Amino acid sequence: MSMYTTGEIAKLTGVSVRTVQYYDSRGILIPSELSEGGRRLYSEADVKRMKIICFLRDAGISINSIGELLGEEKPGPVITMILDRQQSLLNEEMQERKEQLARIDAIRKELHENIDNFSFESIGDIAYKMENKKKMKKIFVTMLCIGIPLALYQWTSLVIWITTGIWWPFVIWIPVDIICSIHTINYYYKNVAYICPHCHEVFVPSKKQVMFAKHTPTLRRLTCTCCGERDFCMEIARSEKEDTDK
Amino acid sequence: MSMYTTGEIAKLTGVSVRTVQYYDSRGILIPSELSEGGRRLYSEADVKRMKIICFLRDAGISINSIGELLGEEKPGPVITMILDRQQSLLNEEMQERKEQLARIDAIRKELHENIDNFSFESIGDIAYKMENKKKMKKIFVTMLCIGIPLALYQWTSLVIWITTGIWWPFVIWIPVDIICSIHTINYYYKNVAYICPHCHEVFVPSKKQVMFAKHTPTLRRLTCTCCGERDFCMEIARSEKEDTDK
DNA sequence: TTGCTCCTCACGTCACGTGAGGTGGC
DNA sequence: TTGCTCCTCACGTCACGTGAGGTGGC
Repeated sequence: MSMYTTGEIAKLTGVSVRTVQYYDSRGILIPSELSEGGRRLYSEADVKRMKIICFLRDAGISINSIGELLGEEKPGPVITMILDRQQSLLNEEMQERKEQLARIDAIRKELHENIDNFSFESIGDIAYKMENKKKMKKIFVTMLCIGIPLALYQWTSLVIWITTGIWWPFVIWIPVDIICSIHTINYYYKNVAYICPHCHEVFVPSKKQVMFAKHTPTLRRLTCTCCGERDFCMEIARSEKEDTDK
Repeated sequence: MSMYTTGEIAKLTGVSVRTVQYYDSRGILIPSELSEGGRRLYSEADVKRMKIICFLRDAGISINSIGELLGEEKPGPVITMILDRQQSLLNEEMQERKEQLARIDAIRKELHENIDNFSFESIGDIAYKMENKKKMKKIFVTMLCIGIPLALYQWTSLVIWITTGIWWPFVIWIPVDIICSIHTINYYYKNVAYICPHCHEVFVPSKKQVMFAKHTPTLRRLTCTCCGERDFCMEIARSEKEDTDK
């Protein structure tokens, strides 16, 4: 029966000699024989086992898990659990890399836009903007989740009124709708603040001003409570700091 | 001037106290003051610096690189290099996770198909099949890279002949085409082997048999050189072992 | 005085890589 | 005898986490 040395099994399975020794020390691939001089000798079955180990390792499964797996005589349930865990781990890691790439793109964009006077503070600004974008997205998603069902009900009941003459679903909805709208506007107002382009301070204007000011999706024409200037101010998510400032 | 303790700057930037201490020991965020009792005291500027460090860290950039970056007075060229490196690293890691997920799916599929008698050997088989699939893909890609230009030239010259009457581009191409085809067939023959469904041995049939046998994209009707049975055999990529067996 | 926070070692993580210094086997 | 392979320590990697044992500051 032909036996393989450490170097031979390493070459056969595409790993380093050190890796073979390490798997012995970790107890997941113990050589089936030792020579008189104390050298590891691996059988054909050991080579197969090694290939299985390498495949699992190349799926990102840890040596500990591989050890558990190879220890079972009925691998079914354990392997299912390990695969589930590994899959969700890998998906999380993919998501993480995606976000990291987004950050890198953001820095690169900033670097490209003002190539001459790029400084570390710019990175701080990027971090702030990205964080803010995330929070604003959350606020808008919350508002849409409330607003869309409301609007749907309103239109449906209106269509029912027009087509069938049944008027009461629309009419009894009116006060409910008004109350919900007021709450939504309040929610929105309580979660935003503005940056004055003149004094760079973050401020919270009065609710009346916010509601009736001229605006674009991200800018609103307001009077700064800090310097008194009136201009288009960038809308940002309100942090705890501005809340307590009030 | 208000100063922050270790715990305060940690809370402000969402990291652990230990991390703040570690960044001091690594020299990327040294507190601007120390109290008489030896406690770290951080300024407002330190907080900003910490936020920048956290942003870069969350882009997956190493502490060493961040240190290099913050040490430069003109960050432009260094940051470009680091971002490039980090981006390609992240892309590689994404690719790696994708392949790992493919391996997990392959095991799961096998597990699902024969849920009762799943064993570790099955994993070895999967590894073998996946490796084989990769190699076969490579062989087919190589063949297409040669075949498509050849076919394109042939058709173009034929169309030229028919439409303009210029016959020589087509005719002088014939011997070249024949030589290339023979080489392609030889390449294909030299890179495949077959598994007999009866004795499970890998064998290399004669070239004549391969060329004229009935076949599907992955199966070919051949006589096993080992047990003599004639049946549809699975086509696989030939390894060095079968080469030397010859 | 009592909690709470902070301090500095120092070990552990994970899967090996990389020497050092010594030996087996052709 | 000479290369080559293999052996066992033992340290290093990376960004911290987790105690242990002691102290500052309200």
